[in-house]
Amino acid sequence: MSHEEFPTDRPAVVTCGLPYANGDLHIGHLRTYVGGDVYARALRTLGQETAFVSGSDMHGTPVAVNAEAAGVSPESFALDWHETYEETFPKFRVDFDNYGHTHDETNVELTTDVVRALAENGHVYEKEIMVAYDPAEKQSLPDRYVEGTCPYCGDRARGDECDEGCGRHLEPGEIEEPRSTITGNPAEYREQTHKFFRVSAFQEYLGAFIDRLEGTANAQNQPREWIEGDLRDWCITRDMDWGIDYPEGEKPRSSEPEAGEGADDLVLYVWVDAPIEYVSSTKQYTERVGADVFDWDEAWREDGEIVHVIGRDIIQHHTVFWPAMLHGVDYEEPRAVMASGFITLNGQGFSTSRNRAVWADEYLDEGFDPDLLRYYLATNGGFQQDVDFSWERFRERVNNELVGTVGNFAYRALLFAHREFGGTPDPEAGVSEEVHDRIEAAIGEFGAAVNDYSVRKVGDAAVSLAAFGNEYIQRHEPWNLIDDDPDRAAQVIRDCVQVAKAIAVLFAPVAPGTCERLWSQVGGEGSPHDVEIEAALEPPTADLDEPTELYEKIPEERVEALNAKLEERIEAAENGDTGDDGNGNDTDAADLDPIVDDRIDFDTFESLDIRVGEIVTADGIEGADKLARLTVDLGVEKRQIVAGIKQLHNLEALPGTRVIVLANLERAELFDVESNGMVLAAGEEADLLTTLDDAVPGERVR
RNA sequence: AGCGGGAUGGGAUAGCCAGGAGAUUCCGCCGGGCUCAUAACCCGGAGAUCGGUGGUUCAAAUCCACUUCCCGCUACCA
Repeated sequence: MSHEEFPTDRPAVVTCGLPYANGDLHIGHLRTYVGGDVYARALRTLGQETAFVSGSDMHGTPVAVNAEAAGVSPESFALDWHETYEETFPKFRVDFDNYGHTHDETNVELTTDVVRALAENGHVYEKEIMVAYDPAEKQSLPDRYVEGTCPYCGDRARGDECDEGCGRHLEPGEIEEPRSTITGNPAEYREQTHKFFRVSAFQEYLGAFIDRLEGTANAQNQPREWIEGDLRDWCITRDMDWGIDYPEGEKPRSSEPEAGEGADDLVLYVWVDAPIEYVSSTKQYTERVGADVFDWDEAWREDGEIVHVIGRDIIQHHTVFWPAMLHGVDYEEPRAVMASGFITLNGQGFSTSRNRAVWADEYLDEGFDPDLLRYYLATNGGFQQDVDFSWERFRERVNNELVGTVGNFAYRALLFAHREFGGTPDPEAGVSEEVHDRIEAAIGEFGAAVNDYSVRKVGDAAVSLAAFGNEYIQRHEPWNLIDDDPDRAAQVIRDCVQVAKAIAVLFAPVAPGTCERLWSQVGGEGSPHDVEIEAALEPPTADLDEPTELYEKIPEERVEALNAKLEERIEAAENGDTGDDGNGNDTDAADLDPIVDDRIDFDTFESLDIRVGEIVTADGIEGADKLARLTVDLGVEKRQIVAGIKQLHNLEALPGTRVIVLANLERAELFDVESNGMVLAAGEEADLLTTLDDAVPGERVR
């Protein structure tokens, strides 16, 4: 940890995790982008030369799959989203110096160069592996697009892990009875040669790197598990069409001769070209403004200060895989990784597919100033903390802190100055020592916040300065002094205008729009983003126009209306999950598995002995997270059945509930508890099946 | 299961890395003041043995050990 404090005389690059070109943005995403934007602006205010870049992540299987479903090419599908993002960010005043995408020429070239260099440096090798393949669709099934049965515990397993059963890591080819999660088709295994990045060789380097890494605690600590444990080499190629080609004259060929349709082309795994977009985007910035303004080559290959702002779900990529890649081609390593927490709604995560979210567009359509949301997202809780979003809290913070503290102070001070003095009284006379010291203290807090990677503290520095301003003006009561002691009144008002000017500078990273207005109200030229932090103490202009109010209060009725909308949505989303009343079917059709093609004959159906049962007792199984032990009355006998519903249902309320039971399922033992049958339930939330009328326990279902 | 993050007055949040007077800020509650300002602002008050237990120390919210409970991650959801 021997990094020099910001500002340094090196070029800094602040990046934001690439949004995946596959869906709308919601305020959870925005938290990361606003955080990055605030941080980049704050660095600049400190005088740090900074480039703020990002781009859209265009590749990967989900894009390819969804594009096909939409009947368009992956490129135009992804480009559509890319354009949406490109338009959306500026609406929130998230102003990237460059916003590219991973499929543009710069990135394709640079990625090719980097991978080639990695290979030349001996960090890449070939290996034959088994990959799942869907013969009906003539499509490879990488990663999570295959599911089947775990060979160890017999439970359902997805991708390379038995995620529901024993949790064991599975090598490619190990999953039994593989099926495509896209089509449900049975899959088969084929042998293929793939490229691997020798991450394991970087273990020692990464161990030292993680000790140097700054940023949020989660980003510094979580990767230790991987780095200090067994580092697996990464398979960096995928057998599909959409992506950046693996850069070699002779590409590894699929061993399947009749694969056809170009399926033998290997492309790079998205996580290879995605982070390289950070570099490419910086390069495009340099190409646009010239290396004398910002030199991408110096920043990335000599002595840049690289700060990655990401969601905490991609910490591994940015602290293990990516630094290893950079080191493998002699690029600069990241100085810091800031990993944001997630935002929840009523305590539950956002779910894009279920429309359980507050969308970016939706917020704008409500007519709110983006600065309000920026302030909320930047200062509500620590950056790495998960926070719950509520309109009520939004209103509270806006009304009390933005309107009451910041806006009110600026308005009352400037209005008074304008009315009584036509602006700043005798600006060159200077501010009082107390105010000078207080502003310096705020500047100090601001700098400390940046070095602490805390966007919340950046915002707090300005807001607490405004609180001081309110207290100061109140303490000196210039409205009483104005007649008796006009000189004293002038001093107080001069002080207050100075504080307002300092707020315009210090608060600009968080609230860029309103601070531009405040800046011009105190007579500033241009924008507060173009000045450095010292401007906070430079005397304001003498002549000031009548100020306008910076923020508007949000009335309570507004919150009620917003909540009503949100509640409605959440309710619909939850009903979509549990189907309690059978009409809340809001689940996105694209989310559902298609009907399995394989038909069974009637005899096969007849062999299932499905019965009506009634739950007699329900208890959680000690030591198991999800399992509950049920006693179910099947009329002819009572059965003990284990079901994975512990967290999803209130067990105490279950006795008396009628359920549908598959009675002739083979016995199984889960957590040392015998399960004799299976209680049927629908969906991820285990919505229990029951009967509409009063069928008697023991009756057969047919 | 392993790992990461968290638990602080009624609610929400800071402080913890660099231990130190009866713990921050916002909301809510009680009382007072002021009126330049957006029914705002200012002052004062009640209210927390900082999840629990044990340890280190002259001193622990802070460091250590154990423990309980939340949230999340475990390689394509920010």
